[in-house]
Amino acid sequence: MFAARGFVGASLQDIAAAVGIRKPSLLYHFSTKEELRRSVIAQLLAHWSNAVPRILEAASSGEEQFHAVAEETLAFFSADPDRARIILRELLDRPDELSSLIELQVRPWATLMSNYIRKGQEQGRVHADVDPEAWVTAIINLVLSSVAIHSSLGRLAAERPSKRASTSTIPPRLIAEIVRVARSSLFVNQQTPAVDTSGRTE
Amino acid sequence: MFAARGFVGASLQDIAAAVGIRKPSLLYHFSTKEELRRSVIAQLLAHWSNAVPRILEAASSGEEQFHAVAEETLAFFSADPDRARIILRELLDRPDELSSLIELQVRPWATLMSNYIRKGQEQGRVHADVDPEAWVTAIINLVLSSVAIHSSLGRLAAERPSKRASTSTIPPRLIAEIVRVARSSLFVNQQTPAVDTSGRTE
DNA sequence: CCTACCGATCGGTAGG
DNA sequence: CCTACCGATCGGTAGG
Repeated sequence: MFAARGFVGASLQDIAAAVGIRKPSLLYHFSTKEELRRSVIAQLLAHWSNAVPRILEAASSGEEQFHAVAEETLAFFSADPDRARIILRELLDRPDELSSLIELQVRPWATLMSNYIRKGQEQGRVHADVDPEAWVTAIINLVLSSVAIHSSLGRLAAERPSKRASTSTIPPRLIAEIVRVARSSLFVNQQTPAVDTSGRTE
Repeated sequence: MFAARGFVGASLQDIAAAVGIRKPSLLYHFSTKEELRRSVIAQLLAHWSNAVPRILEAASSGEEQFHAVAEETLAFFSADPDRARIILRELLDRPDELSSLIELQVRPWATLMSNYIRKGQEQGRVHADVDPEAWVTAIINLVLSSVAIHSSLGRLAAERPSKRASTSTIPPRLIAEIVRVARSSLFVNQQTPAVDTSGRTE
């Protein structure tokens, strides 16, 4: 409900009703609305930023790493677009507080990825004019917003113009292009287009 | 105030105070809060989507067009990041209503751009595997979110870690990388790196 | 453009 | 986990 209506827009009344209890009962589990918020986003950021370093370790080659992180991250957010929406809303609502969380939870693996990119540049596999930190930031932005608002903006790339905005999953066509943009803006020579493009219509 | 706190988060009381009048006086100009919202976003979308076709006409060559649209769009949103924030919030808050507005205001020039891209593909200047509509959607997502949340996420690419999140303008380093990602994911051969990169630090 | 005021809903508490 | 209730604030109106 935070994802759909925002923090102030989602009342404790509504949230409690959705869980099947009354408002005071909800406030027994989370003594304040603010605490409920913290619980939600802490869980979210933790899940996300614990997954990334694990993937980075698992994969070996540069291209393989890119691939694994791209797949895993997009899978994580595609599985539930509300995850991206909540993060995006928090980023908009409380930039200062989120800055701290980003430093703690995101910065470490963002730096890790940046270093891999620099190594790739030395080896000539990655475009020399890539700005590693800025690239990582841009791609996070791209993935987050694409998943979060695909039901409205994403319909620009929809085959059949359905009247209702599908709130469900992001179309494979958009995912494929996001991965392509990320890869082609990074690597000098595109090797195997190993990412799943089965959903592509064109 | 809609940009900073969201529609429900920004009270008519606060808005009126910011303008220097009382709440009922504000409701004289906009008979309802909903009408104030419509007025704000209609003005915003109109400005943006009137500018794009004009630029597309003005520039002639493909590379020149890309360049002009990129510069103009980034300039428009960089001049006031709140513009991007409001649009992003509306996209999150009311996807269905925004879908209609997008069809009317954005679809026309998005199609225009997509056709230019297809022409570029026939001429071999644009990567063959670009999905035109999906690419336009992705880049809009990239620009909107990058400008909107640069004060929090964007600090991943900040040189000196200032404690406060600067709410002002987006750092040139991020802008340069956004333009580079957009261009290198589109064109086969990067010609003149004509976009301003004077602010780049590395 | 103002003062005064409305019912509704908000987050949260008392007390069981 | 509930009923009952609190003060504060919300969008909006009456009337000038």
